[in-house]
Amino acid sequence: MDDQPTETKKSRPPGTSDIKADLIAVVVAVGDNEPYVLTIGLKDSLPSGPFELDHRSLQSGLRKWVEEQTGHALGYIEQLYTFADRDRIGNEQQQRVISISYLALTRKEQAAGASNCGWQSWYEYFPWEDHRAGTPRLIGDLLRPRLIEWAERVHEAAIRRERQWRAAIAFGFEGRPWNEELALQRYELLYEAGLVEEIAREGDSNDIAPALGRSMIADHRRILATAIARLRSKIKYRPVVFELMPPTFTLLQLQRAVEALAGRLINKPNFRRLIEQQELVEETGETSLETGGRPAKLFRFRHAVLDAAAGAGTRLPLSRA
Amino acid sequence: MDDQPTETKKSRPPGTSDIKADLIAVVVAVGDNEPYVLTIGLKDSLPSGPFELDHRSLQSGLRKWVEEQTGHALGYIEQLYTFADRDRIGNEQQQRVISISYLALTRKEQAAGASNCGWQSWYEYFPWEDHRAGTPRLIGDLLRPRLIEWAERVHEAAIRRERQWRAAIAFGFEGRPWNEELALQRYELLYEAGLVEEIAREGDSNDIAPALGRSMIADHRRILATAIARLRSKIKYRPVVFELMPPTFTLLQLQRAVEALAGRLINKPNFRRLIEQQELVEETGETSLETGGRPAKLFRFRHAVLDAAAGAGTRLPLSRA
DNA sequence: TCAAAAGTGTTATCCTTACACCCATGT
DNA sequence: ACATGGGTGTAAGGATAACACTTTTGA
Repeated sequence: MDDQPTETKKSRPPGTSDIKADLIAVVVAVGDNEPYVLTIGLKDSLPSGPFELDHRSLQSGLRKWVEEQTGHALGYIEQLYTFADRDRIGNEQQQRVISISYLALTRKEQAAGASNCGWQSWYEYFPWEDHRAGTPRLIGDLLRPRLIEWAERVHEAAIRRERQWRAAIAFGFEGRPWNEELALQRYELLYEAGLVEEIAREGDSNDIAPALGRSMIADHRRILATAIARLRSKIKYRPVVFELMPPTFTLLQLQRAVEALAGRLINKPNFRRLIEQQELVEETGETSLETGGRPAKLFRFRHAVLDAAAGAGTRLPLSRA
Repeated sequence: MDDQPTETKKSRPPGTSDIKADLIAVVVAVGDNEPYVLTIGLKDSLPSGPFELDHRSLQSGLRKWVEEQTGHALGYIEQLYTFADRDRIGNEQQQRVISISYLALTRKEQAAGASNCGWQSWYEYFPWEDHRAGTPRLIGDLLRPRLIEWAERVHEAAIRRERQWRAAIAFGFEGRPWNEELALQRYELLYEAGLVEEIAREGDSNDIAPALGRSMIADHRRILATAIARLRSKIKYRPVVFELMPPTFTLLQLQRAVEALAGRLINKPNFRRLIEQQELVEETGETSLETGGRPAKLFRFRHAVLDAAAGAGTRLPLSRA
């Protein structure tokens, strides 16, 4: 941009700008009623790589890294957040790293290339986020007492109440409803309370607190939490689920996909009505004869609505089951 | 696009990472029923500066630059978007610049320090965005015919229809409703149609198409459009307007502020009800005796709701007048 | 007395939610 | 027959939008 609105900057010697930009991808897919994220390496980490001169854009740089590291070609991509860390361990000099994170949606079927990568369920990293079979035991048995203890630990009444308040909002204590979109706040709360520990670099094994979910390298788990929160929020007003579906699918398959992402069950009749009433899908004319029950009509996404959806708020329902 | 696989990167000599990061701020305030943006320099540009080693974080770097260039201390800050340009004019070598843009909300009263900065109304840059006095003439007289012409210019029927479709959605042609949140799409459409021209660097005067709004340097006007769209969307579900209000205010002042941002009028009784019912404000007990009419009760924002609002969707209404 | 702004109340409508129920197929 | 999933209908409740109306001040 015009780099020197003030005159001081001009005097810096060229090439001294010690900044690196890292591109980090949260690649999401759905299969077997589970939401998956693409990881690489033995230690869990997200696909990532530096932004370089010959990348045409941030997005194309990201695509290139992911393709190279995992063999996956990405479709839908959306920027998540950009942040800077003072010094990442492993940098000799104090070099600044800017991390630009992205959410990508894909289908699991795409040929998985490299051997050192694989799909992991979200809920291995965030076991407290899956409420499809009711509130997980973990929350009442472990998180709640530990969070209460964390709140009690402080002496000032105001801060104590503020901690209790935040925990109640985030986890739905004291009769509050569970809100699946608060995934990031929950992770941050647990982090602040010292209940989740991340592996700093390489080396440490992962058995610090296995009940509290698997760790990831550096801040990757936080980025994943950001992605989950964003996606859970987005599926309610933009038809992005279809990026995760095969070309044709039954309405129940679609519903299960949304439920997997949201981590909660939704009401079948209402779901179908809203999908069809918004004309998001059209029948293929064929039926699927899978496991048990009456054959289901197969549907296909109507790509035409994407144009319309760009304007109006096309929404997916999440009414309680 | 095609560059080397993973291992080659390691051999790059240190200090060669030719990347600069720029922080750009869209600082917004409201006064006299007008939404304002803070600009610097003779040519219109947004406050900005490079991210440097001694900045504690991206946000603190941004604060520092804005304070230095304009004398304004920022309160509420929110990240907008990060993007990269191949080569910006003014860079001798092909240096990569990453721009990280932010939206900041403040009160106009804060002492304006530097002399080369000032507040400009949004609508000088986007005259088609202000619908408070009805749909601007500009749209029907100039934009619509030019956009139709732009659509007709192309031969393939499919693309022609797609252009007409996009224009209709964005600007509310063919009986469609006006959607104030589509500010960015509208700007991009006009840009694509060649109806808005930006000043590349310095030098060119601004009278290319004065009816189509003032230009800004580089892509700053696009960033401003992004900020407007984001803010117009956000005021509907988060109580951010209060960041722009003085400590105490009347309900009509509050409504006028929202109207200024949204660029359209809203219904008074409904507005008041929603505000009070959500307990966003409390009476100070005093009244204001300003211009004409019955004295109005003064209110103050209840900061307590910010905690609650972090969870639930506290919303501001935008019902049609 | 009139204009201008502050306020209050009521009603129609739509959307969401919840729930009840029937249909078609394989074992 | 019955389990499993597919599929339809309807009624209650809440939120929104639209509009009508009264009150209080200054000129």
